[in-house]
Amino acid sequence: MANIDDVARLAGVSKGTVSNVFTQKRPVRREVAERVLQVAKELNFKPNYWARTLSMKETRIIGLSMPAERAKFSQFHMSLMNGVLQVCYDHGYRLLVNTLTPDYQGESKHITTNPVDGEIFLDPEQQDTRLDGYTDSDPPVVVIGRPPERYQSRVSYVDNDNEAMAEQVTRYLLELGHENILFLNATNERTVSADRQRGYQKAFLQAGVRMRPELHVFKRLDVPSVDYGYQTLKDVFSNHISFSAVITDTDKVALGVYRAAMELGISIPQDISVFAFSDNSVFAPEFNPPLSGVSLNSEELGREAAALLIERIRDNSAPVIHKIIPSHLVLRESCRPWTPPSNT
Amino acid sequence: MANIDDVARLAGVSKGTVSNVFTQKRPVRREVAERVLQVAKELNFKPNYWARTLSMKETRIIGLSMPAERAKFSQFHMSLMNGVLQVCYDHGYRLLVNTLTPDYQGESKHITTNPVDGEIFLDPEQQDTRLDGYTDSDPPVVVIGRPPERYQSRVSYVDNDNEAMAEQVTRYLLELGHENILFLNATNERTVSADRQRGYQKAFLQAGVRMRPELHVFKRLDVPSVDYGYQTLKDVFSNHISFSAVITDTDKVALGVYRAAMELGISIPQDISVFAFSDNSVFAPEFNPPLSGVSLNSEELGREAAALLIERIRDNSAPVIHKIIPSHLVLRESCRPWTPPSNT
DNA sequence: CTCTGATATTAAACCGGTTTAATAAAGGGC
DNA sequence: GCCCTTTATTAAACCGGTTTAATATCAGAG
Repeated sequence: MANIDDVARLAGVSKGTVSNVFTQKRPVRREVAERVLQVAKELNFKPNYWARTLSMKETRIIGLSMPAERAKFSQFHMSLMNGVLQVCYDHGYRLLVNTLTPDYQGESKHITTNPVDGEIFLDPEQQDTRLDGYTDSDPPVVVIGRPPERYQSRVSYVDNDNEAMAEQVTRYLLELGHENILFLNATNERTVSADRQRGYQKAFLQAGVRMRPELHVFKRLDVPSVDYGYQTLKDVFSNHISFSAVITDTDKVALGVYRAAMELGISIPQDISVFAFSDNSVFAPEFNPPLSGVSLNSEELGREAAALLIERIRDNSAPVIHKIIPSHLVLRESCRPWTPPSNT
Repeated sequence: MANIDDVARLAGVSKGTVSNVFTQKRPVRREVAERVLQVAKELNFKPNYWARTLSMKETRIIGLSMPAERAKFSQFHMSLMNGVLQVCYDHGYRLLVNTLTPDYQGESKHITTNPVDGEIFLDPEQQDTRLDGYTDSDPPVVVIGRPPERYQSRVSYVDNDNEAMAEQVTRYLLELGHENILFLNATNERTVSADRQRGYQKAFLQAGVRMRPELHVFKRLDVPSVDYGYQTLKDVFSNHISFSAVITDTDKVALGVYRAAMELGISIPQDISVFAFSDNSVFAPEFNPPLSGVSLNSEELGREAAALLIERIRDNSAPVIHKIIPSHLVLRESCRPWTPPSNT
């Protein structure tokens, strides 16, 4: 493809002028500009993105990164992404999804600077290494979710108040009279799990009800969400651990619970109540019975994160901000007041 | 940040050697390499991505583009993306999601070369302009879905056989005795809509049943999927247009149909049968009644597209390929043989 | 008519790597 | 000990833009 020198030569101007015609950073005589544009069109010339980036030190690209192990985007992620993309679009940024592992990126053959102006981190984990060695001279980062404490003073994040939310949900069930509440939490690694666990415990403490530790379970990374709900319910049941309510991490986990319950002859909500930390408002109402859950405003999370990041890219001295996006309970028909078991 | 010259100077070697230590394209004495690496670590040096890209003419980035108007990713897109990402990951590519409009990218201030090694196009439309002026010297493109005929000789694509699928579904319903089959198709612009419409018509033709044109409807871009199903069903009903089966574009549209039917006192599948072109196998079984649909293998579509593209990036003379990913019907409980209306 | 300031243009430096072609050093065969 | 390879290293050219600093042009003021 033609380069800027070719255009300059044919248009009889210097490359600096050609550059000015395209970047519009300096005035160029109308007739000269038209001649340049004309030649550029004939040669099918476009300024090279990477050459421009190299000299401007700006890529107009925002990164999106997942923790190493996780390969797949969930509905929740997609919702976040839609929010992020909306803001990117408004500000002329592209979005670079990076799922390469630290291992890969650590091989000397592949070590490079990060090709973005800033980055959004998804699903922070307690032992997350992505922020190790992060300094103010690196491209700015915004986390969606709560990063580990050790990074919080240095990095902005956007999150729901998961602890309060879990507390609220648990209290709701406790007030319905449930005392044995099975909590199918997300994976142990994620900070969100710790937050929700804390809220769950807090509600028990405040209600003066004894919390049974065996009723709190973490998801394993290698089992699909639906299976997690299904299998855990069956396991708990066959171990004769009694419970009258279940809180699940996502609606898919709740789905597994529904299916297991159906097979076990347990009916929802007569025998057990089910509640899901799920933002999926499209299908949840179609569950049988309609699933109670929360509204996380995931798209708003994404939008806010992107906005914060772009702000920070513009002005690297912008303050570190921790923004909480409001969430609220959406009660449908999967929870009922506790009643003593009908048969022995 | 330190650059390659700094490292070279402190390590007492030339920049070419430093380059060789990192790229590993030429042998370097072990002790020299170690010294360079040591200095690099002290200075926190990493080769600059853009500079490397500029001189290597390779970005290791794959683009993903949506048609201009559409801003949001659906579940189907996400599934595709997961497939694409999987292959990207295997081959060390990042994925650049580009939702900027041709307008934006056409402003002379923003005109640049495309910063990717190759690109995947989603949701091709009949009047799609993205491929205008595409030549072999541009980064290769693979389309997911069927591009307009005029491009097919030049560009590879991966698709389901939507025409055959639609025909098969329609025939299935015709064989159940349904003759008035409402088809809530996708938007008129998309090529997939045309393909499915053709299959739909073909089935009628072959069965010797008259097709009523008013039973074929296109979605409007500005109405959400659920509303589309809901509102169309209500409209058709209030216009006293009779029908006994509905084929919908997605499961969300089917959801709208379910809700409208419920409100209208029409029961599924007793009064009407419903079938959805939906790949969503997670929630469809939870519909009441469980929704019959198709399996599109969307992740496979994504994987195959990415594989084809990377192949083409490696070898620009690789042939243009049109790959059909198999799909099949998944029958659940939302369709029944036709019975004459119970009441007049 | 000269000077001043604003506007337009350019040559050269720069961004930070990779690659080429030349050269030096090290080893092997005879 | 000499010649021939092979292996390592380097200086310089190159990738394709933007930006700086110097210069040319032109209009208006005095």
